Amino acid sequence: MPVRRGLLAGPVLDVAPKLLGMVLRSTTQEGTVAVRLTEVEAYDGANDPGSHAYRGPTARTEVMFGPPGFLYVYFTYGMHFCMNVVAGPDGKPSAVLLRAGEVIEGLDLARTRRGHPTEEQPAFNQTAPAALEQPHAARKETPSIRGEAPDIRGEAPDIRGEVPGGGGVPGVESAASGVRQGPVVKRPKASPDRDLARGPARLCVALGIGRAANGIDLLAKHSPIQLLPGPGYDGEPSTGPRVGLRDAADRPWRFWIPNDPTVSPYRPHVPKRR
DNA sequence: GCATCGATCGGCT
DNA sequence: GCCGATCGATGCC
Repeated sequence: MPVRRGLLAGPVLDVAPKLLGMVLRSTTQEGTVAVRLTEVEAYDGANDPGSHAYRGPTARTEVMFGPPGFLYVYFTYGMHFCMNVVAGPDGKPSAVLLRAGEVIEGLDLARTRRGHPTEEQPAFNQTAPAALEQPHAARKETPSIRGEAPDIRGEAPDIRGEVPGGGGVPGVESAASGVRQGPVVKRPKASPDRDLARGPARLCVALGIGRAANGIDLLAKHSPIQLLPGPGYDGEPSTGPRVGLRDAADRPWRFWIPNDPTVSPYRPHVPKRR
């Protein structure tokens, strides 16, 4: 059973650390992947210059202005998705960015999505990197949050949305088909399982989450993405500044499980150069 | 391990 | 037009 909505309705600085040790489980046509959350950041809406909601609602951020327990997914850097759990009472646009987790279910699928080689599917024989959501996918109007189940519609229940061009990549067999005689066949370096969901965009890839997941209710019984109590975390979380923020960079609103290897490294904001 | 850099495009000023 | 709640590759220590 998903967690109770009331658990997420409090002040975001209280809610964020509570998410540590909880489990996020995502099911698509491809299968199920679940992670135990190890690192999060709090974003306090109108009081927080670092929040996307700071300047008031827009089409992109409207989910955050609704009730807690819904998913806010955004696209950034022209290629990555990140996700937040909406927190606080209805109307207050606070949210918790999910930054990292440990894959505890669906390890093989997570590896495939992240471009890892496996026994059955060597990396050099893969189709497009686990079919990340394509930015060019036809826009769908933002789901109206309350009530209706967002977006997924009659389409394939793949949370990521369509992949234009559809199928495999031509010419992939070349590398694999070669008569391999030499002792060593070079393959892309597989990052360790530790890195599968280490970082907010990697976490989205591992769970197969893209634009179509925006506005999903994580607490609904039949939701394809659910927030579950999991083992929780009893200890005292570590805290520190949030990663990569220009504004409000000093607020120590990042929370993580101490010494957990899946927690992402801290990086300060770096101004673009030209 | 750490620093730097390019990719790539949507959202907002 | 600017720039990001990022990542992976590369080069160096």
